[in-house]
Amino acid sequence: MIKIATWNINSIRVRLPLLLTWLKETQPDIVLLQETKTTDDQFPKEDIENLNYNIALNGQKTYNGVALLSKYPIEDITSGIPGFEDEQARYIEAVIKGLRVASIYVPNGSEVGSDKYAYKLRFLQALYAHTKTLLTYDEALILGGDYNIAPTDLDVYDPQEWHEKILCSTPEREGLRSLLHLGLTDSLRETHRDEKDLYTWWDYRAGAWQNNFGLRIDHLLLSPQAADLLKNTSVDKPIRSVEKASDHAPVVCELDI
DNA sequence: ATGGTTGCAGCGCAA
Repeated sequence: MIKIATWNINSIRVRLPLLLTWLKETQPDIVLLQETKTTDDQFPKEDIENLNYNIALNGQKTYNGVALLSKYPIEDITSGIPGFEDEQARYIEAVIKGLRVASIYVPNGSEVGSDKYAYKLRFLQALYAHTKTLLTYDEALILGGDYNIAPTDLDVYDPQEWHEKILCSTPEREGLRSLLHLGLTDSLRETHRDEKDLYTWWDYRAGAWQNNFGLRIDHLLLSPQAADLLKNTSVDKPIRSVEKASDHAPVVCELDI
C-alpha cells in the first residue's frame, strides 16, 4: 500500500514543526504541498530529509510555491505546466515509483470577473490541455492539489451564500468538471459518495472552523490506472484543529501498490 | 458584517 497526501500548508517555514510531527505520525509515502511561500534556497530541506524524504521544489518568494516530498526517488521533474507561460510557481510534476504525480496550486481567482479570475480560468485551460497529453501515456497518474474549486453544492457548507461566488462559480466548476470528464476520478468523492460536511478548507476568519463552515476545494484526481488501485481517501481533520494550523486539511489516499 | 484572520514583508497584498 502506498499513501499519498495533498496539503496546502500555507507557509512551509511557519508550518515546519507541524509538518514534521504530521509526517512522523501519518507516514505518507508521497506528499504534494502547496503555498510553501518561499524560494527554493530558503526551503527547510534538512529536517524533512532527516525523516528520509526526497524533495523536489518549485518555489517563489512570498506567494505560491509547490513541492513534492517522497520516500522514494523523484525522477523526471517538470516545473510549471508545459506550454503555459507563468511566472507564478503553481505546478510541479514528477515520476515516483512508476507513478506520475503533480502538486498543483490553482489560482484562487479573488473575485468572479476580476483579472485574477481570468487568469484562474486560463490556468485551468492549460491544465486541461496538459492533462489530455498525460492521459495518453496510459499510466497511473495523480493530479493533486489545491484546486480552489468546490465541485458541487454538496461540497459547500452554505451553497446559497456561496452561489456564483469565487470557488463556486459555474465557469470554475465547468473547468474542473471538464478535467474530470477526460477520465479522472475525484478520489475523495469516489470513496465518500453522498457524504455531507466533507470539507478541506475552513477560513481563518469568523469562526469558520469552530462552526464547520468549510468547502471541499483540495482534490486528488486519479487516472483510470490509478483509480483501479484506490483503496481509501480521507480528510485529516485533526491537524486543522491544532494551534498554528494551516487553513487547509490534508487529503490522503491509499493505493494498492 | 465590504467584516473577520493569517503570512509575508516591511504595512499593503493575497488568500
